[in-house]
Amino acid sequence: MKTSIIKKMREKGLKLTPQRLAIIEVLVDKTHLHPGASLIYREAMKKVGSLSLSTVYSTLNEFSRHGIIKMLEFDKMENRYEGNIMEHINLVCKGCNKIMDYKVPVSIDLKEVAKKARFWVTDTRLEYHGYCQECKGK
Amino acid sequence: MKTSIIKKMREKGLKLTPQRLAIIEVLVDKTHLHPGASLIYREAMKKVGSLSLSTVYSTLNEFSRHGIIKMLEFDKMENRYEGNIMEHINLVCKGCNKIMDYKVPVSIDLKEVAKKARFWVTDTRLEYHGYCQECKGK
DNA sequence: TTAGCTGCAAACTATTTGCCCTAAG
DNA sequence: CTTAGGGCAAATAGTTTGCAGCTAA
Repeated sequence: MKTSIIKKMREKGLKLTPQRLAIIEVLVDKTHLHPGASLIYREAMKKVGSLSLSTVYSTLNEFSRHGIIKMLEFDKMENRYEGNIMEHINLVCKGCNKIMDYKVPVSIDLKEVAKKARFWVTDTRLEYHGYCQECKGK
Repeated sequence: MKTSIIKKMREKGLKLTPQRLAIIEVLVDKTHLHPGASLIYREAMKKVGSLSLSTVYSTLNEFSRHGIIKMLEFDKMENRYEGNIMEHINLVCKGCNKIMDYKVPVSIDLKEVAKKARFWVTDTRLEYHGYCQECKGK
């Protein structure tokens, strides 16, 4: 995943700075956690030494704008990021804020949406909110 | 839609204050716009005279927590609300922030999710982001 | 009567922005 | 050498919260 991200960065003409490489490494290593900016900042800082939170934000923003990574936006909690840009549903636990991937068993034809609703889809946001096994009991 | 909301409020033991009734009326009237708190505040204020923004927020929060209405959460723009709680996809235009409903042609069995992923879904958040017809050209 | 609601103001916090400096290509 | 990117500090803005009255039921 890391190499494919770097390849995309080169393709798009984005600079490969030590800070960016550290951010990507953390995102890839912890992608199962769907880390937020603060976690990425803390972990990447350990690797690179010199890093600011605003750099983390601007980097993740830019990469997400380029479709290299995916930003999961939330209102009540910090945004989360993932390297897996394949279409899937994110299961968001209301109890512990854990996020898990769920492989989509069905898929909607986006051409249908363009035709029926006259709407051109650029990205999808599919989430199920609820409770994971650990939090269900409480 | 308005009467069914009021019915649900009674069922849940929620008080029907003039402020709440005005908020509901606006939400129902403008539900196609998927209004935000500020629009609801402005419009409801015209109806009821005495109203504060924090009342709007607490009311919409509580109703959404009870599953009476649905809150669409965003990071970059204000949250939006809708009275239509049937499962559907919201088409969110990145150009003008317009939100449209799209009837879901397929549906995922939530029991499958519970079994396969051990995750108990309480609510769904299905959005396609992109550009509406007006914004597509720009 | 009283639990729940309203309203004001202050607080919160994740994110963004402006500006100047640094370094990647 | 040129311009994108990094870092700091300050600003932003939607939302929440604490608390002192109200009022719907």
